[in-house]
Amino acid sequence: MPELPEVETTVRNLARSGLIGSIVTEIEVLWDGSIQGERAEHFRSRLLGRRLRAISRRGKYLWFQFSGMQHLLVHLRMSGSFRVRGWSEQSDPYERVLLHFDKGVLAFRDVRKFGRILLTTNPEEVLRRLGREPFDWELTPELFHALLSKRGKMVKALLLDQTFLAGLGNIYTDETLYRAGIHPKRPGNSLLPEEAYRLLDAIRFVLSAAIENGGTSLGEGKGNFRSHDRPGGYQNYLQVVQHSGEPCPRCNTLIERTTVSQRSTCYCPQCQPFTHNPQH
DNA sequence: AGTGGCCCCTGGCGGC
DNA sequence: TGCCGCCAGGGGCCAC
Repeated sequence: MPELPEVETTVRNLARSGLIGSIVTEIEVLWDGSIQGERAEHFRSRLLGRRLRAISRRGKYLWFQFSGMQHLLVHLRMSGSFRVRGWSEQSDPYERVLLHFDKGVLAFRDVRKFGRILLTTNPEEVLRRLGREPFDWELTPELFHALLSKRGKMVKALLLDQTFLAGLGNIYTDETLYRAGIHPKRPGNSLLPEEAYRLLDAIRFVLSAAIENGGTSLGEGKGNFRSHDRPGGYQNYLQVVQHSGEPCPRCNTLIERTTVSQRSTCYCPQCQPFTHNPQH
């Protein structure tokens, strides 16, 4: 499931694809539902002939900047991915939107059709709703603790809330809370400063490691994450996700599975006690 | 402010 | 072999 590391991996691969600087020569919308806020034909006419200037990321959004003040925001949601291929190369049945460039085709594929593409002249309208980037240098440990201490929500729900912090999804919240030794149901405002500091460290550590490994690709299914057809490698480093019922790598207690915010949640009841955890 | 429910959508999987 | 029903999951929206 694309979270920050998978989106970042996608951006890095796209940046190396050679498309930046070239012009959109044709657009095929194969599934209208992928286009947000306007009809496919209108989308097509606005983007046709534009030059791709830059590709970046904000939270879980991919951000394509085109000439003429056109910005394409793409949210991959559950199963979206990109692939760059030659015009004559085999298409696949899950391609939803195709942007043709002189150098090849940028294909948005999305098995579950949850992904969304928004063309806008004012990307901030969407992006300003997002919380801070986890690697934002202005997000100090002290600030992170202050933000947490204002909220009574369960800490996992906060980490999943994109307006609180941008980029974490179900996999990395669990891995992060495990690394920090914090129970997912602890209210945000119950975390002591040292715990908040530990949590921010864990977020950065886990996300960095995941990015270095090209993200996480679970299973072999058609909807699982691939950037440019390449699976990531971080699934080999998961500590609790996908390991419920197995012994904790640190203390051998069996990993438990519960539900937080309608999300399946894995944690170690020994390493992540519900009470304040000073020893970690 | 917080929680919970529903919806979108499809492949995968367990059960029979 | 094959059909059926259920599940996962990000985020938007709504009710309480």
